[in-house]
Order: sequence, then C-alpha cells, then structure tokens
Amino acid sequence: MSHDHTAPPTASVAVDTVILTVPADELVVLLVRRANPPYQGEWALPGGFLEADEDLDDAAARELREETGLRPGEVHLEQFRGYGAPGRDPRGRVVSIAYLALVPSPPTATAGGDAADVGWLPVAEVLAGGTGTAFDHRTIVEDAVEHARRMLEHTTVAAAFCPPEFTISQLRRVYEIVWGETLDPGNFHRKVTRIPDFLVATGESTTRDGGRPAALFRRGTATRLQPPLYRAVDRSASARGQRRSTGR
Amino acid sequence: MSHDHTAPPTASVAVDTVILTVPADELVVLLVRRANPPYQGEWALPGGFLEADEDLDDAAARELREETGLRPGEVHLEQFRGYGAPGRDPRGRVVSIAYLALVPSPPTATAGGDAADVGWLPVAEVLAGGTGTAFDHRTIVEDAVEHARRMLEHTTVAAAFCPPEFTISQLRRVYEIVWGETLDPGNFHRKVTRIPDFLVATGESTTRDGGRPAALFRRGTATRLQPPLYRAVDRSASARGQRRSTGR
DNA sequence: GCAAAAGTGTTTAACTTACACCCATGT
DNA sequence: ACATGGGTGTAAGTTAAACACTTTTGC
Repeated sequence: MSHDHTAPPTASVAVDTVILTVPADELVVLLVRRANPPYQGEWALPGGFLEADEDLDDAAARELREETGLRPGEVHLEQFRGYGAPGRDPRGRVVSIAYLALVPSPPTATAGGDAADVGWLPVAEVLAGGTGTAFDHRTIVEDAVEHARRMLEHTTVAAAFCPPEFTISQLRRVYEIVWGETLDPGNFHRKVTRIPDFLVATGESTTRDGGRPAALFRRGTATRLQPPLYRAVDRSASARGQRRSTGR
Repeated sequence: MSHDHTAPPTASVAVDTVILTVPADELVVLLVRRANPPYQGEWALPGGFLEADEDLDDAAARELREETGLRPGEVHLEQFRGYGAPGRDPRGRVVSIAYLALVPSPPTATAGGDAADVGWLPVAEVLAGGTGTAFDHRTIVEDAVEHARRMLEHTTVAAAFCPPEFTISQLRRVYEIVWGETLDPGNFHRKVTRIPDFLVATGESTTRDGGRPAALFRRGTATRLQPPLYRAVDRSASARGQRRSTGR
C-alpha cells in the first residue's frame, strides 16, 4: 500500500463469521447450506461481501444481525484472521476476513437470511469432517475454535455464551464444554468470584429441581482474566518440564 | 461469501508489515517515506498489493524479504489483523492485511525497494504522533506493538529479536525494552532456563568488558511460555483485586 | 583489589489443587 | 429423610518476588 504499483489487482473481500454457542452439552457452530454452486448443498459459514461504504467490523455485525437477530453488546464479536489462498474460491479471487462470535444460547436460531437452510452443527462433527463443508471453512472453524479456547484462558469472554443473568455453574459448564474437560466446582467458584469486576451479583437466585439454589450474576466490566485459568493440557505439559529441575 | 450476491464490489487487498526490532535501548519500527501522493513525504509501513496468485502469508514474506533481505525461518512473521475502514485510502477501497514481524537487530537495514527513503523509527515517537504517518498506519503500529507485548507474555517469540546465539541478559533486555519495565535478572534467568526446549546451551560463552562471561544459547523448539511471564502492569492490577478477599 | 555482570540460594508470600464438609432446596 | 447441586474450609504442594550472596571476568 505504501508502494504505488500500476493497476493493483483487485479482489472481492468477504466477511465470514464463525458463530459459536453452547446450547446444552456441546459446542455448536452456525452454518448455512449453500443454495447455489459452487459447493451447492454443502455447509458454509454465514458471511457476505464487504459493501462499498462499510468497515469490516460493521459488515460482521450486519451479517450477525441478519443471521441471528443479535446485536453487538449482546455478543462477543471479534476479527481473528484473514484468509486469502489463491484457489480458495473457484469463482475468483476472494479474500475472507474471518470473525468469531460467541453468543448466548439459543439465540432465536434461524432468522431470515437469503439462505435455504440454516443450522447449528456440533463443532466436533464439523472438525471430524463428517459434514460437507464448502471452501476452506472447515479450517476456519478449526482456527476459530482454537482461538476461542485460548481466549477463555486469559479473558472473560466465556460469559458471552451465557444469558444476561447466569449462575457460576452455567459459566463453568461453558468452560468444561469448550475445553472438553471437567473443572473442580469449588475451586472454579472461588477463582471467578475473585476476579475483580468480572461477575456482579444480582442478589437473586435460581430455583431448580434438586440442589441448593445458585446465586445469579451479571457480566461485569472486566475483560482480562488475571491470573489466567488453565486447561489441563497446558498444565500437564508444563508440569512435565518443570519437574526436571525440581530436585529439592 | 456463502451468499451469492450479484456483482460483489471489488477492492484492492494490500499486505502491510510492522517490522519491529530492538537494536539498542529502544523498540524501533521500519517505515518507508512515501515518494508519491497521497501522503507524499510521510512515513508508511512497508507493504504492497496482493498479487494474483499469491497467498497472504507469501505476500508478507515477499515484502519482508524485499525490505530487509530476511527470509522466514530467521524471523517471526505473523498475521495479526485486517483493516478496512472505507476512507482509509483516498485512492479507493483498500483492505490491508497487517502482519507483525519480529527481527534480530540490525538486519541489513535498508534494502532495495522502490521507496525513496527507508528508516528505523523509534516506536515511542511514532505512537506519540511526532512522526508524520500516512493512512491509518499509526493505529496499525499501535495495535502491532500491543500484540507483540502480549505475545511476549505467553510465547517464546522474544528470542526472534535476538541473533542466532544470544545470552540470557540479551533476552531479558528485549523484554525490558518492549515492556518498558525492569525485570529481576536472577528470577528471569531461572524462569527462562526452566522452560523446556526454550533455550539450548551452546557451551560457549561471551567475553566482554567487565563482568562475568555469560553462557550463549540458541533458540529451542518451544513456542509457548507455560506458565507465562507477566508484565508488572498486569500483576499490580490483579493484586489490587486479589487483596480484597485475602483476609487471613 | 574493585567494579560489573552472571548466576544461585533462601525466605516469604501467594496461589493451585484436592477434597472434606456444610448449606439450601425439591421430592 | 435423602438426593442434588451450591458454596466454603483447609492442608499440602508449587510457584513467584525480593534480595542476599557467590562466581568470573576486565581493569
């Protein structure tokens, strides 16, 4: 851009969003079944071309609203990577800016896009390749999920998966499902309630079938998790190395 | 991209790279003085338009080689963000994919691009606005530096600023300069030498004027820093909150 | 010897972990 | 009463922070 080439080659710029949510006991991603070629009938990420007078973030927010009816503020929406391999779209040169959206479940599910079919598919199935996915969208979902997993360690975004008011075990279940491992309920409770401005108690509590009612919380203003929460994978990898010089 | 709009609007896609290094006691960024309008005479990031059959990473690697003569493998090169605000380039719709490069210092400095003038500018000056910067490149540098600071906490990329063989205090100085704070030499030494596969001792040691010679190391294969190194900013912010419930 | 930088030891506080235990509700 | 999940207590082990101290060189 700082060099002034003659007649720069042009491309279409698309914005594709990996919308994740945790409706029950698994992580799911919103995909759209393609009505037209190429990849007709296969699943693709919701997205669209960048319009003439639109910033990238605005385009992603617009797409998200069109597909789920959710508006920024209710969700976590973040750009995470651009994809521009030459052959990734057979129609021509398309560079996609990929966004990651974490939304509470289930957000009015399928709203009115121009798509024939919209569905929440389990991430595990998509990554295993069991689902026919268009373009390089399986790779994009893979990168997005890895990004989300890392985000949960250092930031408070996990709360974006929860409704406006939620209990600590709802939040814990988000971690457990996204990371695929179980966490100690007591320690988790202490840890997250200690983070300043992460959780704001509403004073209310839930009433459910069996078990003590849980206190309800709202999201606070904190965004970073300091100190972080660790996945067991990381800690065991670390412990393996540390032990080397712990010869006391 | 999953929706099939008629005649998608096209744009030029550029790749701009924030090349950082630590030559002495400050963090500097490679900028190019623009020879032509717009922003003639101001400083811009090295970059160029994506070519027809080129992936994003390849374009960034090509630009980096053209400007510094360095090839991937010797440097850390990573995409970190796309920029696409409508008015960011007066010539038309340009979406830039920004890359961050961390290179050892000083890498054959100014090599042959088609630019009139190339220079390493102190990041502090650029961010303070003391330097006339073209487009939104001041913002891009700001984002890149923040990204780099966070990377140093969780990954081993700091070593990318060092020559192939380096001492632990060279590595520590990288942290101190990028973060803008001092670290305890003893604790730093212990911490980094404990990370498995981060540093590989060569057996050699330096001989300098005054002071005990330091052992030389090469980069190992580790990429993650687990547990992380923390900036004082983070820890103090955390400690402030933690103290709240530490009433033992 | 003295200054300077490298590297190790030691103490104290903080944090994580595991798990026991009590609490508050539905049935 | 008892099952169920919420939440707190506690002890053991681990890690980090601060800083004293030893080592190895140049002058």
